[in-house]
Amino acid sequence: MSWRKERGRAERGYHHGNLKEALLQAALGLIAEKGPGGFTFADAARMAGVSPAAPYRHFRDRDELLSSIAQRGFEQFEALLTQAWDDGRPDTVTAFERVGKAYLAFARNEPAYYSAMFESGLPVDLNPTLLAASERAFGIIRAAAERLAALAPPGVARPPAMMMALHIWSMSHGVASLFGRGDAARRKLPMSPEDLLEAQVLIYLRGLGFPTDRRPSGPKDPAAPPPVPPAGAPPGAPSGPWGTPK
Amino acid sequence: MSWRKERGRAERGYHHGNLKEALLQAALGLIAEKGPGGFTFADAARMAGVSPAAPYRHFRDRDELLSSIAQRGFEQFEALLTQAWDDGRPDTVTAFERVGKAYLAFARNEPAYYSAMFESGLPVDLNPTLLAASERAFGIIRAAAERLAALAPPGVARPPAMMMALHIWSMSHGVASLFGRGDAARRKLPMSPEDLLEAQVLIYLRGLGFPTDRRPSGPKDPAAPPPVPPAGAPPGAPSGPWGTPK
DNA sequence: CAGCTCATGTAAAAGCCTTTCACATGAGCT
DNA sequence: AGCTCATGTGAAAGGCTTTTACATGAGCTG
Repeated sequence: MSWRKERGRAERGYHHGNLKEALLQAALGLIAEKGPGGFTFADAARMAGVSPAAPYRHFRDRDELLSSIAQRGFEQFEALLTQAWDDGRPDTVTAFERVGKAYLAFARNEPAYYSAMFESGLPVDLNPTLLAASERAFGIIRAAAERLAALAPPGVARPPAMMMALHIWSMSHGVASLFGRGDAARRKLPMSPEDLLEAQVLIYLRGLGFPTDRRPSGPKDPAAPPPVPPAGAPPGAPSGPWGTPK
Repeated sequence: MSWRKERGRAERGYHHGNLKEALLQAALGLIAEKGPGGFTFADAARMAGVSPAAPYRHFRDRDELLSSIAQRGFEQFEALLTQAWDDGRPDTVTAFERVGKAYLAFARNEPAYYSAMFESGLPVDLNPTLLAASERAFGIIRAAAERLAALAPPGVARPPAMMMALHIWSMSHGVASLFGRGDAARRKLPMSPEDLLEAQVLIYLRGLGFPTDRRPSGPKDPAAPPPVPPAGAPPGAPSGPWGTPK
């Protein structure tokens, strides 16, 4: 019984009572501090106060535990994005940018989930449940892109909504992966990841013909957005979210 | 000696002759097929035909071998990007897009290097040599962005070159990470990663005021690029690299 | 060419992890 | 009270990592 930690008062008997959940939590903690590769099944068991063989009653193997975590991650991710999108309120562009920020916030606040989802090397495509969860999350981004596309200034060349969604996903994921976490593993940045992503998305949207002068917070998109100013001569001289152009 | 594979003719004696290199190659192969987490020090030794302890004469530990691979990866990456950039010939935008393609090509053709560099969880920031190599590679992108920035239509709000470089890096990395490899671990895409990235970069550049109608391959940027057409009404009606807008 | 020395390998062992299997417990039902 | 099945335990097999003492032989020295 050497593996059994001295547990406070709540002495539990032979049965743990909620081992599966305890293992998930333990794993989450371990992944957060040592990465998806660093976490060990045995460690999680130890942390939950059970023998190294106990986890096998709840997960086929180490990978299945990892998958479960990724699964949960995608679910929470979807919930977060849904909330951020808020069905496009108060206006599509604002909501859209909020989604980008939510993406980064998730990567930063839930590094364990994030790495299980995107950096654990799990074969997402081979796990139907996981794949479905992943696609539901992406679905939010896609829905947002759909709305954005419908709103895009007519007459301007633009990609299908699906492609826009993939673009946004790539940008968010790229920023999050490269600079998004406090890890020592990540690179230093002369600005916040949020600012980096926001500027990027704004430029991208402008490339699609959207007006991107800092909107004065008043709702203004519902029906027809104001005509697009020529890209070469924006109304307010040099300005934008990135300070003065050097 | 059970670990010693039946070696063809070239019977080698007690000393291997080039173990360090052999280990790097072996590891590269293993990483390519099983990911950076799947590779084991012992496997590499076995593959090189030496005892499990032999590698320790050349690498402090497993991580150092991984770092060496990442290091080499960054060097090859830098070389590839340099070549793709070709000092901005024949024109800045064309060369710029070539760099993006080279990024994807590297991720696809050298998945082992790529994952060692970006997905192995190595603390890049804590390894000066590695960090330097990484920054030299990024330096190419930054130099390209620098040139692009100098070329951007004046009068339009635009970010500092450094930020543009980070944007480009993020886009490339995002696309490469999410869709760039044939792995079962990656997602399916309704188009090629190259097309996805190219469209994305073009939209981004248009957002910066660059003309992005498919240039007819003739060099045309050296001094002053043609005036930017209004974003809302491009010269050639709806068109672009992404097919017909639905 | 004998002799030395040091880089490079080997063997063996400790310690940790994963996974399996037979067996123990006890929660819930009859 | 007695059964049964889910949930844990122990023990053991098989790998991997890393360390340590020892073996080899390549290359230099005289």
